[in-house]
Amino acid sequence: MTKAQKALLEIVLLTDGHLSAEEVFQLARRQFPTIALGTVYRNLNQFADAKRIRRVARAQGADYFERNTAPHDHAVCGNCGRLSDIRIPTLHQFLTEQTGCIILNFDLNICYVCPDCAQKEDFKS
Amino acid sequence: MTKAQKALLEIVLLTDGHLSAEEVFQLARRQFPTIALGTVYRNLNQFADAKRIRRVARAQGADYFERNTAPHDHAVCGNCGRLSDIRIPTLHQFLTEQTGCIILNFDLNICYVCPDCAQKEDFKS
DNA sequence: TCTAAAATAAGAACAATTCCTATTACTAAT
DNA sequence: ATTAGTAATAGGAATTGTTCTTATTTTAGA
Repeated sequence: MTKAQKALLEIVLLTDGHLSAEEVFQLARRQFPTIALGTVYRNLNQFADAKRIRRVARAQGADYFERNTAPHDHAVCGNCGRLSDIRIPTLHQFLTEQTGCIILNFDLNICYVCPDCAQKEDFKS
Repeated sequence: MTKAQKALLEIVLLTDGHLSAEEVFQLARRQFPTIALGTVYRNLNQFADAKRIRRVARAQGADYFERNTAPHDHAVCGNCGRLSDIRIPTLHQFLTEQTGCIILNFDLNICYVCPDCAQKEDFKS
């Protein structure tokens, strides 16, 4: 593993959140001013293939990379726009029961009112 | 509404499935050989805004358009690759209960073994 | 039929990502 | 240390899906 690769992996592992390839690229540039965006993609993809990080493809906008490889879903707050991890351990079983099919995997994207915003403002439930 | 617009809307409304903009474009060309892809996008987007059809954004590949505007989710078979609509009416409530949050909307993409494939082949449950 | 407004074709622009290639950096064995 | 072979890289071209721009055409209304 080269120094650049180690740096790229660390950027994701040390970040508590979701980074686009472009964001990783900007951070990596501080240490490696000549690094190319293609290098970022290539290496992040390799780390994702090796399950050391997770790449999340999105319907809108750039994919992001995150250190949390445990199965979980994502929710974006319709009010403040912040993206959070959420975990619904029983969802897989629920889907199996409801569909009566073998669920290989799934991808859920929720748009919700996050707890912070729900507290600050009044929303109809 | 122009003739081209009517034709575009009909292509989606008369199709029982999921069409990419490119597919609509190819079908529309039969009647309107000079129609442009931009025209297809512009009009399909307008129909989607007016809730006459539905546009579904996807993490991978092109978005698709469908006539079914009722809330439902999508499942792609991991075996044969076919895309189907599925409906899980209780899912919204389930997510609300599990998260304790106000769910504005959500988007679920399932990869499963479709009933046809499950019948034909042996899969571990 | 004339005119203003709306829709169009064609292609440029765009964003996100992958691919290509010549160059550079590591890695061992000498 | 030198060198040969392999892996990684920078830089940019290519790709895909989509939107935007603009000059032209179509449509609908007075």
